[in-house]
Amino acid sequence: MSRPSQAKLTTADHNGVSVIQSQAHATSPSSLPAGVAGLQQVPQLVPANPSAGGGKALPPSKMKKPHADKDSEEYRQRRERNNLAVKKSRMRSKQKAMDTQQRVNELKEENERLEAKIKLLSKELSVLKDLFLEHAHNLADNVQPPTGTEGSK
Amino acid sequence: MSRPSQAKLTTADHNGVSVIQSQAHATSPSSLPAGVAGLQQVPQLVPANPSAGGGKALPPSKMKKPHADKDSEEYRQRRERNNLAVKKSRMRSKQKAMDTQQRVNELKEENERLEAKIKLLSKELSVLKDLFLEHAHNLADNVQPPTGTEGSK
DNA sequence: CAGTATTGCGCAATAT
DNA sequence: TATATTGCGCAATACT
Repeated sequence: MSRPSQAKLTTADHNGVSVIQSQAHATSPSSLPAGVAGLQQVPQLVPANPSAGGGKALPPSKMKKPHADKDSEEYRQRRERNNLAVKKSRMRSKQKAMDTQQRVNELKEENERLEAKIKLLSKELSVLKDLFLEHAHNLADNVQPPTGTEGSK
Repeated sequence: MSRPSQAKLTTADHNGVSVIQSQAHATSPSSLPAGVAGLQQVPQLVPANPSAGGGKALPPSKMKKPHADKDSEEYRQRRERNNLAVKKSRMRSKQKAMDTQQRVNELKEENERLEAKIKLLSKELSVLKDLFLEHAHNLADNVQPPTGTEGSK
């Protein structure tokens, strides 16, 4: 008794089938492939939060304009638009995520490239420095170069 | 037939919802802003894809076992669990996205660091090479040093 | 067959 | 007012 009984709706006409995976419509304006099984979520009442407020008791008058006339054509239209917007937004979100991931990969590669370069440069530098030191020694050590390339070290 | 306007379902008794799913609180659902409105989506018919098996035509008999007894306690329980799983999954997803983004930032920094280092090393190398060349020139220019002891080589 | 994880989807509140 | 985002629940399905 606590749980709202449900409408059974005999869904006899399912037509069948269809597509199961509806994705990639992207640009289809209005018109969901009727196939996808008419998923429909219905009730959703707004919470109306009665008590509270400064104590304003609002009688059942139609003061507000909670556009929620389930049956309204207007409503249905807004819903549809929002649904499209939602899809779009989510698609973007996912795309962005993928792009970011890709960026990570690219940056990683770039990094490796740079590290390799650093390694190379370091090596070159090292060699050059050694050569330089050797020369310096030669110059300082011997004003008279002996017979070898080696001084006395 | 443009749209599945068949969604008539007479939203017959929407009952007042009131407590809405009370038992729901499993782990920590309390974060819902009290006002968030008890959202409830209901109907959702299953597409039921008859064709199957070896092409058997199954009459509308109750052969299936689509565990979907809205009123069932079992059902409610499964739903609740799935909802938790969904939340968890989505949380992870978001976290992952953020981590990836962060990684991009870190890699970018690292990149700059490496590039700077490369620049530095290049500079050093350049200087050293110049010095080297200078020396080479000196040596080449005066093949005859002061004492001229340099004979051959 | 059962349980969790993912994913697409629609609703509604809210942000822009 | 319209679109964009976001949290949420449902159900189908992938995965264990």
